[in-house]
Amino acid sequence: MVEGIRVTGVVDAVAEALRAAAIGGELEPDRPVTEAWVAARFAVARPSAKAAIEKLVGEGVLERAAHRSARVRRLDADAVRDVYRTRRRIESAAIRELAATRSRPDAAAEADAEIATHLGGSSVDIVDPDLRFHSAIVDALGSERTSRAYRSLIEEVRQCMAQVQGRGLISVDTILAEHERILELIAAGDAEAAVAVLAEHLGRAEERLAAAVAAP
Amino acid sequence: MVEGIRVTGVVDAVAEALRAAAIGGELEPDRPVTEAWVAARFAVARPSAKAAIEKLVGEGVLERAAHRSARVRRLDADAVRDVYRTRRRIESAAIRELAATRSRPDAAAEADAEIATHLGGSSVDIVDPDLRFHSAIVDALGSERTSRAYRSLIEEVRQCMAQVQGRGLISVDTILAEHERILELIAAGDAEAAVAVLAEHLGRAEERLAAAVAAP
DNA sequence: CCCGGTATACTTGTCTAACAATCTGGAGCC
DNA sequence: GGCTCCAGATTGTTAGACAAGTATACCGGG
Repeated sequence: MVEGIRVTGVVDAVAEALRAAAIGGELEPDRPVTEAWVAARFAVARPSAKAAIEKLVGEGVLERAAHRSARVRRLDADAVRDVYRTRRRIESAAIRELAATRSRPDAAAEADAEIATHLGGSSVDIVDPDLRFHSAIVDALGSERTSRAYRSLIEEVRQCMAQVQGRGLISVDTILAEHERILELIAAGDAEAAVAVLAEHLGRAEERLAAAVAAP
Repeated sequence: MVEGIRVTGVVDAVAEALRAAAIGGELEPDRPVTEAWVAARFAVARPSAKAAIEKLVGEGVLERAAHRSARVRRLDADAVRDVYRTRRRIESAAIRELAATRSRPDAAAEADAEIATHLGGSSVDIVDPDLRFHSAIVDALGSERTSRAYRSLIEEVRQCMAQVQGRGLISVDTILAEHERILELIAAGDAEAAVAVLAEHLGRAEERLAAAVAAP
């Protein structure tokens, strides 16, 4: 292999690079990603390329049928809705538990602070801190399995964002205001109100993203 | 390969057989599962055995460090608690949504009917229908991602059951009564009461299993 | 002109063989 | 007794090969 540092192994490195390429939008959803192409692209043997591809298929980043080339999975409107409904389920549960102990997740507040620095800028720049805010709420539970389940959803959202390339985003002001309201309600111990704000927050994002994905 | 029918491919078949062996308790958690052993056991080449092992590592059934043999993952009390807390989060969300539309999941009722046929028998026999009851509630949402997240938890529970070999189970009567109460409350639209029963139901199972896992 | 069947090229699935890298465990030495 | 080092075992990676399956292009018939 010629590029990338070898941290754990060739397969993992290639898988990581491929994932970044898929999420970054460098791999269009419809072009086939053959084992030979991956092997040549990263200068590894075909079995290694195969293993990396299969790892990403297992994670849901790529998809492939038997004897067919892998592709970056294209997310349709139904998939977006499913992702967001599942997000809402997990985040609502997290908010309820956090509100019960009135524990304000610090990492979420920090992500909000970063969003605030982009108040005048483009919505694209806050995709990352926004996802970090939501992840921070879930991670505050300290549950390995809950966090893992949520992380895979976030990865899908990120991939989806790359697919629509910034179309259908919400204004930075609205996002920030709702985030802070959620944190306030958690600190106040008002779980139901916080969940209601979250439902609206995610619901609007869901609608926008679903529409953007459905558009040409 | 010499045994097993070839449905999709050698790797998947081996992975499936290995998973069954792990869940069924035929593979003790501490004995190393080497690639060579798997290859010999199922009469496949070592790369195929390797791929099957890595697939299960990705699913969390096996674990392995770099250059070390894989092992069946041993679940400790903390893992059991994490699994059950995550279960409660997902199931609670499912129950709330089902209660909102007062839709009684038929598949769950069917699983309960099967539990009822074992009223006098051993608690071990109802592990499967019990897990099916809970899965049916989640599956009733019709959400691919929520179901997938929940299924991986159920697999861990199943593996854990094999590990403790029937110790620490709850009486069949209690389980059945609570299941039916949950279904009633869902049908009545009383989400909070249903969630409360579920929390107690899962909480008790969590305590029992955690204790059984911690015991020698 | 369109339709269907065949042939070909491409891709994946699997295996054999080999070597490098790394870890484990014990023998030997201080 | 503790430490070092070596040999065996295991995994990591590669190369090459062949089989099997799929898609596509092509060609003949209707």
